[in-house]
Formats: sequence, C-alpha cells, structure tokens
Amino acid sequence: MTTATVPASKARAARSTVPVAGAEQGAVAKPVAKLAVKDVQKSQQKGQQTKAAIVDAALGLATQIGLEGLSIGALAEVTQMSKSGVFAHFGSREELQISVVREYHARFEDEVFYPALQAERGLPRVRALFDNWMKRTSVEIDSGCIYISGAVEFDDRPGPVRDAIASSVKTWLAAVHRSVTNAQEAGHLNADASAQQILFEIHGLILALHYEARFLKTPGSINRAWQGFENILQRYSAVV
Amino acid sequence: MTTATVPASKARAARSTVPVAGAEQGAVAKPVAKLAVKDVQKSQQKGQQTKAAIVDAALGLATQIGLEGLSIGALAEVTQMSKSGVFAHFGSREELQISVVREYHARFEDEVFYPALQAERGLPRVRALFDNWMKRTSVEIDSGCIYISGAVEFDDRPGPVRDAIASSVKTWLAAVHRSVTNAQEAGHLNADASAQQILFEIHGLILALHYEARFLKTPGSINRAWQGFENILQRYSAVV
DNA sequence: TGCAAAATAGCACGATCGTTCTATTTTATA
DNA sequence: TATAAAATAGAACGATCGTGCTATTTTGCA
Repeated sequence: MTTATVPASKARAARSTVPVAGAEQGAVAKPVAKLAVKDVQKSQQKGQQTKAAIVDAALGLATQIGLEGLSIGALAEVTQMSKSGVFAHFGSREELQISVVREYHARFEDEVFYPALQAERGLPRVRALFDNWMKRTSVEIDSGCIYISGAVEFDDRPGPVRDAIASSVKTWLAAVHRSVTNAQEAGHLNADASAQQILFEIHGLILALHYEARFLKTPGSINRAWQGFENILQRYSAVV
Repeated sequence: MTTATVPASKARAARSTVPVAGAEQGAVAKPVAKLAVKDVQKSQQKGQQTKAAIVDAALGLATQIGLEGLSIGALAEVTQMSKSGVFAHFGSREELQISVVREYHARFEDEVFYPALQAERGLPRVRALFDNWMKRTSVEIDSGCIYISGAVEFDDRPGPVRDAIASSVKTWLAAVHRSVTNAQEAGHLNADASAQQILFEIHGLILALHYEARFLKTPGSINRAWQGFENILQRYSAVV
C-alpha cells in the first residue's frame, strides 16, 4: 500500500543503479527553475526511490543477521510492502544480496577511504586510514560488518555474491597497501619491510577487535587494537 | 535401516553424554578376557555409537557450511538415517548444535592444547601452543573453523549455542593467556607487558590468516602469520 | 529363547522460503 | 485529461525446515 519513503540520509541506497549526486524526491511536473537539480530529481523515479529504501533496509538487516539471513519476506514486512513488490526490484535474492554488498562498499568508501585522502601521503595517511577503519569497526561492534560476516558465510560458496564481497575487500586492502608503500617510499616506514606483512598484521588487529569485542564482549579491546597499531608502526618505523 | 557405524577415530564423538574419564562400561557379566577394551565396546551401546556417528557427520557439515546451515534433513541423508531417527538423539536442533560445539571443543583440546603441555613452561610452551594452533588453522583453511564461523553466526543471537561457543573460546584463550603469564614470570617475556595485549595480537594473526587464506585465498598468508608471531615475541622479549 | 526397552522409521503438521503469474494501482508523459 | 508504462499487490507453487506422533525394528538381558 503505502510505498516506503526514503530518508534523506539514505537516498543513495540504490547508488548502483543511479547517479551518485544529491538526488532527492521525485515529483510531478511542478514548473520550477533549478534545472540541473530538477533533472536529477526526475531521474530518481518512484521505483528507484523504493529500491533505495529496500536496499537500505536490507543493509540494516544484513549487517545484523548476515547476508544469508536476509529473507524477502522479512524485508517486505520491514518496508511495508508485499513480497512480490520487493522481489520485483531485484529479480532474485542473489541480486538483492549483491545490491547490499555494493551499498555497503559505497558507504565504507565514503566513510573510511575518501576522508583519509585529505591526510598527506605517507605515514599520516596510513594513520588516517587506520583511524577511520577503527572508528567504523568500533561502531560495527554493535551493528556488524558485512565484510567479516560475508567472508564466513561465503568462504566455501562460489558465486557472484562471494565475488562481490571479495572484490570489495580486495579493493580496500589494496588501498591500504598502496598507502603503506607510499609511506615506505617517503621514508616514513622501513623500506626493507614487506608491505603485505604490515597490512596482514593491521588486518589482524581489526579482526581481533571485531571478534573479541562483538562476540566475546571482552572489555578494553578497542584500546588493545590501538596499542597494537602503535606497536606495528614502531617496529616498522624507518631506521634513520 | 543400516545404522551408521563408528570409525575408531570417531568413537568419542558422543563424549558429551558420557563420563569423561576412563569411565566406560556399564558391566554385564560376560566372563571374557580383554577387559578394558571389551568394556569400552560394551558400554558404547548402539544408541551412543550412532549418536557419535551423527555428531561426527554434523561436525563435518558444520565446519563447512556453519552451525546455522546444519539441517536435520541433510544430516539424515549423510548418515543414511531417517530424519526422526536423527532427531530422536537430540530432541532439538539446538541441542544438536551444542553437541557439535562440544565435540569441536574436545578435538581442539586434544589436538592443540594437550600436546603443548609437553613443552616446558614459559616461552617454549607459548611457542608450542601457537605452533599447534597454527597447524590446526592451516588445516582449517580448507575445512573451516567453528570458533570463527560460530562467532559470526551467533554474535548477536543469545542462547545456549552462543554460550557454548563463547565458553569454549574463552577457555582456550585463557589457557594461552596463562601460558604467556608463565613466560613472563619465568623471565622469558617482558613482565611489564600486558598479557592480554600479547594474546590479542596473537589472536589477530590467527584471524587474519583464516580470513586472508580461506576467503581471499591470498598466497603466503601462512608465512605472514609465522612472521607476525616472531615479531610479537621479539617485541615482548624480556630485556636482559 | 522370550520380552521389555531402546532405537529407528514413517508420516504428517504448520511455517517459511524464493519464485512465478496475473491483476491492480500508480506514475509519467503526450 | 487520456493512455501506455512502470510499480506494486495478491495468490499460489513446490521445496525444505523443525518437530510431534505412532508404528516398527532392533537391541540387551533374564
């Protein structure tokens, strides 16, 4: 009946099928100025808006109960739509899962990667990347992380969903790797060290934080991750 | 029809319902020689044997597709039994999952923990624990690890299954923690360092290995975990 | 060997799943 | 405002799930 509306903060949930910018409400033939903006708005038709709202809700569900736990029925309930109404936007459950992964990837980049680019190349940017990663992981102690849960759910299950997750994660890890390499070239980190090794150890800190804080609820995990990062930097700091 | 038989190596799969120690046999008056061995066989009644075989098969399934992926129907197919036949041994799916967790825990202890006790206290034992842990994790790159997949599946699903997993993991981590503390007291590791911090960083290496090798299939991950361990030891080695 | 008890099978139930098909409503546009 | 297209709803499908109930078979023991 009532089609779900899209909160401003979530209007980009269908990004994969829609231009990035600041698209809001669709709407009617109101003869207003503001051409450029209007066009974007018009392109965001009803279907796209609804799809964005569905993906947003699906992302919320998937972070908590996993991509495999996603069911179209539950999603229909949350969005106040019919099962077939939800289904029609994706054509298959698998396509829905892929949309969720893409949306998660986009938000991850927006929140973790891009802001870190403002830090200058080399060690400062490595720090910024880890800082943002840590902040996000800290939030995900409560909400869950699709890169981690998805890895477990699909590690033995080949297919496009697994590919989507793996590709996103690899993209992100490659970005961190690049940043470490830059720091080595800038003389901020020991050039003899293996960037892959440094990346591996950093990744371990994030995974341990997620495991011990989210599952075991061990107090102090966040500080231990920070401390571990400082230990790594110290170990690999350039010998002047 | 044909009840599944229990390979020798798996005859302990129903350990949870059977007294731990050497408590076997229930008795009977058959005057046979070969007491010890015979008794074990006799006490292991048909039901226990079958249950052990079911748990063993369930463990095999669960490591690959997760505890949530376990279905009684699939299990019945694998063991060549009827659904109700399988079900009767546990009374609920949840109880089956708990049995699987307990069996995994028992095997983990047998394979990782107990053998390491032969190494002398202090650093050698810390090394032995990590060595065995690494060996097991290396195997689990193919087969999967219930402590990791279970953590993801049950991280915000309270209940006895989650409790069983968390309790097992905590027991194991506490053992490693104890070993680290011993190494500090023996002067093998820096007594000023936090054992929790060391444990956290080691745990991270294992998790990163599992993630990068099993999911991303990044080559060289095993060596990176070893290297990371050496780095940690070096960092926390006692200053003489 | 006979008999009680334990183990297993067979069947059916309600629920939920993803998906398909068709009808209805809403939207965008001429 | 009329009309084609897009979006959504509704109902039904086959499959699978966990579980309960009742038979049947198998086991252990007197």
